[in-house]
Amino acid sequence: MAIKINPDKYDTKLPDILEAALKLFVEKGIEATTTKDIARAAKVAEGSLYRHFPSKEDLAWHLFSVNLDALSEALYGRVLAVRDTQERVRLYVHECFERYEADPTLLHFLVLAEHRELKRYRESRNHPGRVLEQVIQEGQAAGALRGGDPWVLFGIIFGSVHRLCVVRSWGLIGRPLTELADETVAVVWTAVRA
Amino acid sequence: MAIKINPDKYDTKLPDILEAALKLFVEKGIEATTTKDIARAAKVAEGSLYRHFPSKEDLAWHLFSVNLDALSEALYGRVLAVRDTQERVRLYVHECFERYEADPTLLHFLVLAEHRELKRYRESRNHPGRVLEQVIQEGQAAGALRGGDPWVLFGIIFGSVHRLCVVRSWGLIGRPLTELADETVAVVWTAVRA
Amino acid sequence: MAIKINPDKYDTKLPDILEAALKLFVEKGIEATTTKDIARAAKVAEGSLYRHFPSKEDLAWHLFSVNLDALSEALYGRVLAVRDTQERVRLYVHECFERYEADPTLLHFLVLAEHRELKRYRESRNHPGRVLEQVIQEGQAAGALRGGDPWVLFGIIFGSVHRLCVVRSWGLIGRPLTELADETVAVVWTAVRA
Amino acid sequence: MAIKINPDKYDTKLPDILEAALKLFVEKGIEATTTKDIARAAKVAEGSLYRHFPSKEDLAWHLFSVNLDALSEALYGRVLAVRDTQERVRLYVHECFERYEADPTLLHFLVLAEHRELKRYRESRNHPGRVLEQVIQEGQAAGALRGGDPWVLFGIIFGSVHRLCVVRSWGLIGRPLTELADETVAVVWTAVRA
DNA sequence: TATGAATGAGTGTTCATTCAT
DNA sequence: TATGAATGAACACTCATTCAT
Repeated sequence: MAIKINPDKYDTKLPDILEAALKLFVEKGIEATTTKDIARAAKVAEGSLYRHFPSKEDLAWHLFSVNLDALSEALYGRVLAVRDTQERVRLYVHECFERYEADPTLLHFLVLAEHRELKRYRESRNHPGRVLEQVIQEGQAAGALRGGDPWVLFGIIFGSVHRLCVVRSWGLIGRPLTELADETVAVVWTAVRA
Repeated sequence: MAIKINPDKYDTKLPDILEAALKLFVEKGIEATTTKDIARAAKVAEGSLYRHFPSKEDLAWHLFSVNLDALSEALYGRVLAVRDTQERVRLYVHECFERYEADPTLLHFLVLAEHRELKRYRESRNHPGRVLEQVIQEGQAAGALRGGDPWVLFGIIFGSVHRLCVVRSWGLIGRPLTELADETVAVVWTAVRA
Repeated sequence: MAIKINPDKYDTKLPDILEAALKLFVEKGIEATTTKDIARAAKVAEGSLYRHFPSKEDLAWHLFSVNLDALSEALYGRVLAVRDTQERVRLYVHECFERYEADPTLLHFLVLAEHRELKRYRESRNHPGRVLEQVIQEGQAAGALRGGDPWVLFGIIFGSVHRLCVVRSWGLIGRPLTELADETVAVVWTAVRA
Repeated sequence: MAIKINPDKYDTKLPDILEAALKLFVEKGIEATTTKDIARAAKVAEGSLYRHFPSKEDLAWHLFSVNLDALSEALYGRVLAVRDTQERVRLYVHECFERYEADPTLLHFLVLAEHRELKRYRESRNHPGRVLEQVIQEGQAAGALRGGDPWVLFGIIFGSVHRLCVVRSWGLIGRPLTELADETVAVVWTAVRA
């Protein structure tokens, strides 16, 4: 086993950078956040950012895509693991709200901002919305969800979850969304069930 | 009748500027749109923008606040003119969708614009969401809407409308939202009625 | 004799423009004064300035050269009209101070600012300083003034007059310079006489 | 001894910037000198100016205030160190002329700069004129200087020194002012002594 | 790997000047 | 002659990016 001298020497400052950038992007927006801001907040030199990302835009894209991928994966894994549509809807709402409360800043960044980044993402990846699209499609096919335009059902479910996150971010809802999850599921389910 | 020579001489180019700016703000975002972009698209000189607005930010703010005020006013006028809660919800959804289809670019700008720049609006003005807050409050008081946290109802109604606009903007819904309005109302109403 | 209809029709607004420009040039400097400023102060349209002067710089040059010419002429006429050197010095100082008090703004503009304009002027015209140069040259030749470098005498006389105008402009001298003229002459004369 | 590789790497370019700016400010005036001009003359990028000063105006103010402070300090130190009024006047003139010849461009900037931009200096700092005001006040009190309005004496002494600097700047005096200092003192002293 | 001074293209904004009326 | 909306070159300043150390 190799002896580690000065083990922190090459510990990357990447986590600091990501954290600082995320916070600033949420607070001020991506465009309005300067590389100087990020470097100062992460306590690294401005040039050091470029050890990790070729550009500021890539940093933002990394934050967005990696974390949205993770959210999508989690939703895929948990929601589609069960077959019952009502349970799927329940899990979807709960998973979203739990993740929101676990890291509001991150979810704010991912979900609230209809970032220009999203456009690029939507075309290439699995999106949390995709999970829901599949739930709706299969639920309608199975007769568990009401018929009609699936986008209407999508709008209700995704829209409710999204809007509650937004309103919570605005500080208008004082409780954790997790406490509203069951109620939200109940109401939404009333609307969309067959 | 007097002959008008070059009658447009002093017709202001304001409409051209507003239209060009709106389109670019939606396409690229406010920050990423340069005054040069706007001037070129509006076929005016860059300096001419400043005859109408003291800064680019003021132009964006004008576009946002004037039009959102108008939307809020319309919703106030139409929705609160009736007393029946179900009819209020119906009118709310219809009004939103009609306005969306009448000028999708404008509504895209207004509705997607959880722009940081325009955060201040929420704090200072009547927002389309306010109308709905009142409908919900009065509807719950009258026993027409289900009880529970009013924000859940808000999330369902506003979220559905908002999300359908977003999905339509993304080109995923091929039909006018007006054709989906009745169905949307039906589903939403199922969820929120007492 | 021609009948004059609407005699004010073509009354030029030149005096208003000159007065406004002079005031603003003194207050804010030539560069910092905009044509809009001048137009507003003179109550004419911005474009109207160009009926009278081909450029802002020409307006400044006009104000400078015409008035400095007039001052130089006056000094030439009054000062060199007498032969006695002491009387010449007395008249020089009195004339300068009288003119200063008659129109401090104008003199401030002409005399205080070592305008870039002055450089151009100095090379081409009679300058108030020239009068004094002649007085000194002739005074030394006549034995009325002390010998030595004539620029030292010039510095004393011109410098004293100039500096008293400056200090007066700064508001540090509360009395009209005309009241200080005799005393100034007496002191200066003590220094420069043979 | 360590070998220095590229020892100038982080030598700041501040002196180049200051020198270039000073020269251009004297030649063209502050307003007429562009940041591009300064950068080109100092052989730095335009942006580099802003590493040292937050604005062009601050650069000008720095150049003015730091150097005028230094001049004022020097005059305070040297002139007021002695008690004899005649000697004080002698030292004042000599110090000014020596400094002028040591760096004519700098003194030109300081001395001619009745810049509007720099008006605030007069109100807030020790000015070379202040030293002289004190010399005059104490000299009159001690009976070493003639009575009468002290501003007249100030005008003579300060005005002479100032004007000789100006005339020298204009290239009309071919010799160093230091060679004229004793003569200037002699003449001025004749005027102001009791 | 980390630094931060240096860069320079690009930004929002100003303003002297023009010209159709 | 007078107007003032329109122009666009030029300005001060910013900031993502580079690179010698």
